[in-house]
Amino acid sequence: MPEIIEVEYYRRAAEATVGRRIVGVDAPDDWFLKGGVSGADLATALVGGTVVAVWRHGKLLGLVVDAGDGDGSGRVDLGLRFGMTGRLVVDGDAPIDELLYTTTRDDPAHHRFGLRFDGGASLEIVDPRRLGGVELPADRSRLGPDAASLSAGELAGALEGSTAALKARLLDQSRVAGLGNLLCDEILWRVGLAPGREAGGLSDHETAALAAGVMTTIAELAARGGSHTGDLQESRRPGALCPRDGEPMARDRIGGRTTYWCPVHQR
DNA sequence: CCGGATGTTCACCT
DNA sequence: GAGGTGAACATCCG
Repeated sequence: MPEIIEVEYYRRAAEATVGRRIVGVDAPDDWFLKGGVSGADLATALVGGTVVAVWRHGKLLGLVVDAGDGDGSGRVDLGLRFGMTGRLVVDGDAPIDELLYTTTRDDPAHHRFGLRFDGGASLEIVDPRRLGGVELPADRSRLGPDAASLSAGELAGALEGSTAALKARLLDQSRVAGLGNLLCDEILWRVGLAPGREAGGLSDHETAALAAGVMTTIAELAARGGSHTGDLQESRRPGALCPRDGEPMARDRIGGRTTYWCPVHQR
């Protein structure tokens, strides 16, 4: 399910593991391990270590694990990605998602990765489609500025000089980290910008409005309960009318993703 | 049965 | 190099 909002929920849930000592790593699926690490590598690096911090950058969740050798040199960042269908389960509780995936949510075959902690607690990723993954170390090098705290200046830098479609650029995680398909459509609809506009062609005023829209939309939908709680959500289907002005919504393919937008008020 | 889905990466074009 | 497209991953849903 995750876009930036859901991964932030996951980060909060993962906070419960801070201070815990790792006693086991479950990595039943080599496909899920990215960057050439093996399950044995992960066990060597993580078992015996303690989670000392949790962070999120875009859709990437990081666990800082201290090997406990006293000087901090054994500190590593474990990176967790969730793809479209990955869910984080901490101590047997999924913080969200029961509403959308009501079936097979406990299928053991979908268990792709787990950490076991001293005292029986656990953190695991359940991901039916295996679109997520685990990496060590977490690689933030290809991520742009985080969308949840995006400044107008950062956004201007992300869009500058690009002839690509605005939405395609916003979906590019190396330019802005965290926005997914639903959130992008919602933001552009709220701000009144057409998704196919040339990314580098926005005025300063439009860029500032878009940056503000990115942050306020994320904050508002996060408070409501997720990326799927947008005002546009029910109109993301063929034949729907724009909730703002009642005009027919357009459906296009932009940035490789199905895009719903209102040709009347999004210009 | 078919198409599409909150994601990412890669090969292959233009 | 930039940008676009389609495939792949595997499952569920309409």
